[in-house]
Amino acid sequence: MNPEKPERQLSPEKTAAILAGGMQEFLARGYAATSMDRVAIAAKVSKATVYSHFRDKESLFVALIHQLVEGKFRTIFAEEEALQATPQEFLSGLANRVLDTATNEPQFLNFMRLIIGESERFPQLARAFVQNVEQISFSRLCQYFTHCPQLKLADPEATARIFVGAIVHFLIVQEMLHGKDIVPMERTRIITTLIEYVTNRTGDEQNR
Amino acid sequence: MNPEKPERQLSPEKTAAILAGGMQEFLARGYAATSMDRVAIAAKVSKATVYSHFRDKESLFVALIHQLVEGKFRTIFAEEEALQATPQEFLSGLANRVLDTATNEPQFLNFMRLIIGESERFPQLARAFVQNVEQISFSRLCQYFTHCPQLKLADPEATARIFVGAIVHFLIVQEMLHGKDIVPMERTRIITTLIEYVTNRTGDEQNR
DNA sequence: GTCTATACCGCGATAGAC
DNA sequence: GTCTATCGCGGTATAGAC
Repeated sequence: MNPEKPERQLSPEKTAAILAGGMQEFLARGYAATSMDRVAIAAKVSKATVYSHFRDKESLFVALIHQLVEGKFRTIFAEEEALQATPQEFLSGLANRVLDTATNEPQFLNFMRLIIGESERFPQLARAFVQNVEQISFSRLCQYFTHCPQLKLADPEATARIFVGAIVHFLIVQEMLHGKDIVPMERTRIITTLIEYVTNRTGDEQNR
Repeated sequence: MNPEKPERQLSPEKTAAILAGGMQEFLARGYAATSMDRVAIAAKVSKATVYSHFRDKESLFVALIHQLVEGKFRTIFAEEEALQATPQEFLSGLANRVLDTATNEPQFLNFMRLIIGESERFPQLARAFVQNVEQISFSRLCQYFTHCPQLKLADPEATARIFVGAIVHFLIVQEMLHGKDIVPMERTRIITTLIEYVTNRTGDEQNR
């Protein structure tokens, strides 16, 4: 449970290799089903080397998830957007990019599966995810809602949550839970409907 | 992987006890970390009895999740609502009941953690969840949107998804991922804002 | 049908050579 | 520092008594 580092003076490239091997294995198999033997093989080092760089399996896992949460997947929901665009363009661009990235980055869905699946046994990792992914999405979108002159929202913060929540839940049901064939739905309909509610216009009005 | 039943002629009460013990263990520890020894102890039978009722660990797990998906948690998002109410009352009642049930039923969050966490390794269980929980929520809410005379929604199906998605995502972030203290938010704000978008009114207009 | 006892394997973690 | 070899435990699954 301790994310402290009792190591160093050890070759950093081995550390990186172990983290990379751990990422491959943990994301593919989950925490409990991953063995340190396979991590060592994937990292192309011996098991003893793994244990000289990380105190135990839990410590490696925590270090790895922190690295992913604070680096690789930190801004997946919050890259910079072209601000000189209509709200319709800005919001649909944002939603589409989020859905594309999450779908195309093959490890991202497994990453979310792991965070959610282990959120009871590793609550500190879940909280790190909330801070680095969810909170950043909320606040960036909320900033846009607050400062965009065309929009006068009664509760920009709640609206940002609804927007992100609808997109993320769509991603969870369609892709993560393999619901595409059971409850099919064009992403465009979700996005368009969301934008209509936020801009308080109907699709017809937009086309006039 | 085969959900067929190679058993029966076995005491049904032992089967029920094993399923109950399995539920306790799998929901608390996840699939891989659960041992058949502990399942047997929790069910108060011997390990051999477990294996005479279920072919192997995977088969027990699949049977258990199917039981939960089709029974216990099937209607958590879709109990009957008082139809003789204003849309505001109906929708806020629905959202509050969903959030209350999911929060108070202590096993429900772990159930969702398990479904999502194992959705890559057990895709058929994820699909059963989509069919029995998500789809039912969508279609009930969509029916209401379509038939409620006060509401004229451009896309009731997409609106139902947004409504459910915003509520479920709120539940995931605040409760499942322990985000309550990091990104605090009153549920009322989410619900009120959602209702305003759906009924196309501001909070002020409602109070006039 | 259900039990006790056990086979057999892979796990996390470490000792000791180099 | 990194390796090979190994320990001891706990895992899934089964054989055989009753």
